[in-house]
Formats: sequence, C-alpha cells, structure tokens
Amino acid sequence: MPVGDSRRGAGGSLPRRARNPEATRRRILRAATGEFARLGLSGARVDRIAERARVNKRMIYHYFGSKDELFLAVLEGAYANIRNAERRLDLEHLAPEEAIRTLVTFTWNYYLDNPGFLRLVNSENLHKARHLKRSKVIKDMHSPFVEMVADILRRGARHGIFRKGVDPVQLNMTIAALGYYYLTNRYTSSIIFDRDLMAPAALDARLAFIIDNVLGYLRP
Amino acid sequence: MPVGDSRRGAGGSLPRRARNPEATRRRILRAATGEFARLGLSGARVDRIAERARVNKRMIYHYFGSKDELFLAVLEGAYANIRNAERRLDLEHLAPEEAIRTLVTFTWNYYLDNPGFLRLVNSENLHKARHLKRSKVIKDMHSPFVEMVADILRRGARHGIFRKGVDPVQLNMTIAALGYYYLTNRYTSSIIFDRDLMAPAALDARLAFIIDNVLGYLRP
Amino acid sequence: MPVGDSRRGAGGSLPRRARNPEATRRRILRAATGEFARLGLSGARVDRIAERARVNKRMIYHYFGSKDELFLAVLEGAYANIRNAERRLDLEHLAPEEAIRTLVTFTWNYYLDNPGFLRLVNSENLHKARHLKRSKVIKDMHSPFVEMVADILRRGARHGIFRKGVDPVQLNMTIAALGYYYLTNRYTSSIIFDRDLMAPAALDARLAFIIDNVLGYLRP
Amino acid sequence: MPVGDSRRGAGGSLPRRARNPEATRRRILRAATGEFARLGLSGARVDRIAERARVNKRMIYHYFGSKDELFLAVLEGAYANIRNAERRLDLEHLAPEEAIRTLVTFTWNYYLDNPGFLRLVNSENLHKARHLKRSKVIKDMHSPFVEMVADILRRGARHGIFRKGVDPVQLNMTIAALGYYYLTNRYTSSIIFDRDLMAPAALDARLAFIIDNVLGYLRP
DNA sequence: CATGAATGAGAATTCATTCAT
DNA sequence: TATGAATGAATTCTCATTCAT
Repeated sequence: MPVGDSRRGAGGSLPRRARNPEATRRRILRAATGEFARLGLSGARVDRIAERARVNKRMIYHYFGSKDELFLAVLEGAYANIRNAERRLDLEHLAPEEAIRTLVTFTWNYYLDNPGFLRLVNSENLHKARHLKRSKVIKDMHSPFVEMVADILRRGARHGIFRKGVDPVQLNMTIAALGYYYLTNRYTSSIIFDRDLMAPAALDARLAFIIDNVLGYLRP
Repeated sequence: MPVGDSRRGAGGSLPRRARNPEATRRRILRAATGEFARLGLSGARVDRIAERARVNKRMIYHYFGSKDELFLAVLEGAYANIRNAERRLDLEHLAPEEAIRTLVTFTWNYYLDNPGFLRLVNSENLHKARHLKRSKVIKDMHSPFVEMVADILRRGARHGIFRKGVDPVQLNMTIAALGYYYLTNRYTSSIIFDRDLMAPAALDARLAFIIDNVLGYLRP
Repeated sequence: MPVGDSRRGAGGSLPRRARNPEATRRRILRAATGEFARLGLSGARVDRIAERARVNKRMIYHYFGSKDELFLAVLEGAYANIRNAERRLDLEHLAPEEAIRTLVTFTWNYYLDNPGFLRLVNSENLHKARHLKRSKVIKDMHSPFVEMVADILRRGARHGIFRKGVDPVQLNMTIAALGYYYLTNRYTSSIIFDRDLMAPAALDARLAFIIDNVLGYLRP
Repeated sequence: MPVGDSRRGAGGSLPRRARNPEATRRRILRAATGEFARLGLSGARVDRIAERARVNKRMIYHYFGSKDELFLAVLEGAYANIRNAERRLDLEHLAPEEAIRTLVTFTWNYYLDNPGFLRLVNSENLHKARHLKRSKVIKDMHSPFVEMVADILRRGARHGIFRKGVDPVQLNMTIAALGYYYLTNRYTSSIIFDRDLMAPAALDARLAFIIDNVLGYLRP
C-alpha cells in the first residue's frame, strides 16, 4: 500500500518518520530526559514528551511500556553520563590530594551545569527509589566508582597525606551533599539568608569552601 | 444525645458544626501539615486534608484562600517549629565547641525525627520558593538564628579554638547539607552504595562523621 | 479570614453597626446595585455585596430573602430612578418636537452615564423577566410615562407637526433601541466595523443620528 | 450482540469509539452551539455539551482547548451563518430601495428564527468581545457585508432615491438595533408596556415599523 | 438585630493509558 | 511500526444558603 494516504490533503506527505526504531527510541529518550529533568516525574507530561520527540504517544508505550519505565531509562542514562564523565577524569593517575580536589571540583561543576540531573535524583528519592530498585544495571555502574574513591583514600593514607580509616561511602556522600544541598535548596536558602547564592562570587566561594572542607577533613 | 447522624459513614459521631473557628483552623493546619509533609505540595490533596481535618472542604478556602496559601502557612509553621526548638538549645550559654556540637546534633536529630520537614523544604525548593517569597514573617524568623551562629563563631575565634573568618551562612548550610542530603537521598544512595543507610549503626556513624567534619573544619 | 477573635488587637471595637435597620437596608441596596450593575445577576456575588455593604451576609437574607429578591429590589430602584429623571424633564410643558428631542437626548445620555442600568435590564431579559413579573410596582411606574409620550404625539399630530397614528410604545422602544443597542453591543460592533464607537465624535454622531431618525420618522 | 452496555443508562447503544474525528468535532460544535445559544457563555455547562454531543468531556479539550475557545468557534460559526445567508440575498442585483427592504426584512426574520444568535452576541458583549478580539476570521467576514451596504447607499444616492452622505455603519447598526432590542428586551418591555410583543400581529407591526423607519430615514 | 462559620452540590480542567485503524 | 482519537477518574476551586451563637 502506498504510504502518505489520501486523507492527508494539501501540503501532504508530512515528514512521516521513516521506520527507524533506533532513532525513534533515541528521540523519545532525549525528549523524556529534557522533560523529566525540567519538571520532575510528576510534573512531566507524556503528551509533551511525544510532542517534543515528534512521535506518536503510542510509541512511548511501545518502546518503554509506561511513564515509570521511561523514567527509569532516563535515570539510568543520567547516572551513566555522570559516571562516564567521572571515569574520564582518570583519577587513578593523579596524586591523592589532586585526585580528591579534581573529583570535588568536577562534582560541583557537573551539578552546576546539569541541574536536570539533580532534579532527576530528587524525583527518584521522592518516590523512594522505586524505579531504581528494579534497575539491573545501576549497581554495576557505581561499584567501580566507589572502589576508585576507596583506592584514592588508601593511597593517600599510605603516603601519610590522608588520615586512616575514612569510609569512602561517607566521603562520597559528603562531596555530593555539600554541592547538592547548596544548589537544590538555594531558593529557600536565598530567602532565609537574604543572599544571592548564585552570584558568581558566591559560587566560587562555595566551591572553595567544599574543597577546603573535604581536604581538611582528610588531613591526618 | 443523638450520635452522629446517619448520613455520615464510619468514624461518625464527630463534633460537626463545632462553630469553633480557632479549633477548625488549627485542625486544618495540622491535617495539611501531615499531608504536605507526607506527599509534598503537588502530591497533597485538598480533599484528603479536609477529610483528615474533619471539616468541609470549603472551610479550607474560607480560612486559607487556596492550596498554595495553605502550603505557605504550613511551611511557616514548620520553620517556626525548628527555629523555636533551636532557640531552646540555649547555645549562647555554651562553650563554642559545645555549642556547635549541640547544634549539629540537634539538627541531625531534628531531621531524623521530622522527615516531613525535609519534604516540605524540598517541595518548596522544587517550586523555587515561590511561596516563601511572599512570606512576611520568614526572614525575621531566621536572622536571629544566623546571628546566634555568627556569635558562636566569634567567641570561638576569640578564644583561639576556631579559625578566623568563617562565614556563618556557609557553615549553616554545611551543617544542614551533611544531614539533609544523607536523609533525603538515602533511597538512591542505599542502592548505589548497596548499604542500609538507616541502620542504627549507620545513623550513629553519620552523626559522628558530621560532628567530626564540622569541628575539624573549624579548628584553626 | 475569620473575624472576631481575640487576635484582633489594636484598633479593636470594630465599628459594629449600631442597630439601624433603615440604614442597613439602604447600604445593602446600594452595594447590591453596584455589584449587579457591574457584573449582572449571575456574576454578582452575595459575599461581595455583604462585604461592600459592610453588613453580615445573613442580613441580606434577613432583609431581602434571597439573591433573586434582592435583584428585583435593585431593578425596581433602577427603573424608578430613570423614570423619575424623565419626569423631571417636564416634557408636558415643551413643544412637541422639543419634547421628543429632549427625551431622545436624555435617554442617550442616561444610558451613557449609567451603563449599569443597561446591564441590569440585560440581565433581567436573560432571565426572561422572571423577577419583574412578580413586581407589584413596576407597571404603575411606567404607565404615566407611556401616557406622557402618547400625549406628546397627540399634541404634535394636532399641530400638524407629527404624522398621525404613531404608536407611542413602538416609538419608545425605538428611542431606547437606537441607543441601547449601540452601547451594549459596541464591543462586537467595534470589531466588526473596525471603528472606535466610543470616541467622543462617534458618540456625538450617534446622538445626532438618533435625533434625526426619530424626528424624521415623526414628520408627517 | 449485546446492545449497549450495562454501565450506560437510557439512550444507550450509541456508536461509541466512533473514531471519526470530523464527525466528532462537528457533533461537539453543534452541541455547543445549542448550549451556548440557550444559556449564554457562563450558563453553558461543558458537561452538558459533552453529553449532548455524545462524546467524552475530554474530547472537547482535545479539539477545542477550552470552553472559551469553543465559544469562539461557535461564535465564528454563527456569524458565518448569518453573513452567508445575507450574501445569498443577492442584494447587488436589486434596486436600492428593494435591496434595503429585503435586508431589513431578512435581518428581522433571521433574528426571529435564530434567537440563539442574539444570545450569543449578547454573551460576547457581556464579556467585552474578548473572544472575538482574538478571532482571525471575523473581520474578513464582515468587510464585504459593510461594503455591500455602502454600495446600495451609493446607488440609491446616485439615483436620487436616497439622501446623500448616509454612513453605512450607522445604518447597519440601526437596522440591527431596531429588531435586536425589540426581541432581546421583549421580556421586560412586555411587562412595562403591558402588551404581548410576540403576538403575530405585533411582530408584523414591528417589521412594518422598521421598514418604514429605515426607508423614511433614507428618503432625501 | 447581628455575626461569620459551616455546608453540599457542582464548576472547569487534567492525565496516563488504551483502542481502532 | 505507526497514528491520534477516545476514555474515566481525579483535582482544585466556587457559590448561594443555613445554622449556632
């Protein structure tokens, strides 16, 4: 049967997507990432995602099953991105203190440049990680990362630069916390403290503070 | 006395038409606090608040005008509670290090005991603090608190116990961040790090870590 | 906001209305006239009327029984006003042509100065005059007016200035129609005809047109 | 075949899930026209429109976006109808006086046969034409009509049958006013003048009056 | 005569998902 | 694989009126 059917009147032959499953799937995922990052899980609209991806709404269900499963895919992608970027830092080949400084700086800048990532994580926690719980890939994604930080700590301790017995998980959460909280809670904090927390100087000061804090904590 | 009336279902015999504005207002506020704390702003349902408060839905609009204004009232109440509790710590009369340790411990425990508070703050930040912006009381509530921490830092610096020039706002946000992030993001973190972050030992360890971190940072 | 509670500190002792039935009734009626004139029957709010009249909502029901009955009272008042103003024109003592010219000019200006009157009449017609139907005073109010116009026509016909056999009711409705329609429908007409119908020159032109039309019609 | 299904009440066995967008849209528009014409904008109920159109309420929003946009569509349709009917009068090919007489008669009869049109226009004016203001088609619909009347007046003046310099807009509004007011305000007028304005003889008399008035006015 | 708290029955609009083609 | 029309259950908010004090 000839495509571009007769019901479509003047102007006809709309750019009816060629049958390209891969591309369609990718477009949906990209659109969904934008939507979820901007509005969170509950704020996102399936209709809008379909529109932004220029696909039929039905396709979303075809490829992803449900809004929740789509959200999980987005979330996995987001975690993969940050973990990949971290891997590219090559922390293994840096001196321990430099490695930590690099990691802290990277984390801060990543949060700053990818506010959508913070919102995704926030959304997921609001839902008690019910999506991530069912993820098959997420753990494998993170254990190398934790292991890498543990390695840095061990090296630092061996060299006498870092104190002994620091829990890498505790440290990771701290590095994340000091930036994450500042950025996600900047709206209320700005009011409470009556200060523009996003002014360039303020951002620089916060990064300096975090580095200072983390390295200070590690000092033996 | 006729008990309840037949049109009402289970739970009956409620003191309807109580004609007690103070109590009604209070009941609405209490119910709303519970609902918003549990489900956030967008998850909360006005219907459910009315039900839980055992008032006619219309009353919520009578007393508070809109869901948003009700949320602001809840938020102001929540901030008032924590700030009042802090005031009762009497930090002014403690030695600087003891004051900080007390504040850190208090903050952690408060977050732990009042998860709803964290969710309210989170919700408000998801909405870019649009409610708090219109609040007339919120700033007055916080400036004494910031001033008090600044005073502790000054005393500590004078005694040579704390380093000089520490920004009290930066410190406050840090104390908050280290606990807040751990608790609100525990769902994703638990999966990523494959660890039960809410185990009593884990909680104790986190508090110890935070105290250690903060006091370590302040040390000259 | 619930009033009358102990929190009402300074300024206390609200101007709790002295018991003055007459004044209360009058205040309600005035407030209702404004509200109905501005927003029509269905747009008007009982709450707002009470607020504007600075009386308790219950009083409206006490004095007028219902929103509908209040509307009728307002309507009767509005008709009384215009008919009284007309009576003051003393048309009986003017020459027939001058009388008609005066009546037409008065009608136009009254509509222009009292847009609320037009809206009240419009509202009432939207409801098929169900309020006016029950009015006991409205007919007595109008028969003298019709009689007066009939008299002018008779005088004019006798003097050979006006044509014979003109129906005073038909004429009255025409005088009203030519101004009423122009003013009430000016919003759609402005768009349809792409012209500012409320410009001073346009208003003057319409009045001139109406006078011209009516007197032209009466000419023998 | 199971007829209808038990969940549906009387009237059942409707062709649900008709999957015929054109027809659905048309059904909604027709139902909405009836509802708005009968009850005005604010009196109309979206629920009832959906019911009358035998569509899911959601479809109204799917096709028209909002109650207001639906109202605009209805309004545009109503104007298109009357303007089309006018065009079919072929006034261009009639002698000037005959053309005016035909137009006046048509207008009167159209109002009489389509009271819904009057109510739609009335509603729109109550809302200060806020819908029509945004219409893209309404002006194009009317300018040919105005031009046609202007042409008739020019022809009449050239032949010495009509007076010179008559404003076609003024005349149009007059033709409309004389019928519109009589019909929309017949409820209050009937009471005020104590006369049955809808009696066949009364209707005939009014039409005769209007023709007489308009042609009289045009006479040089 | 006066107060204002309380009520219940709707109002428009939204949303994830499914179905016919 | 692809389309987009169709669904029903909720959601916030409104309003004239009545009741306890």
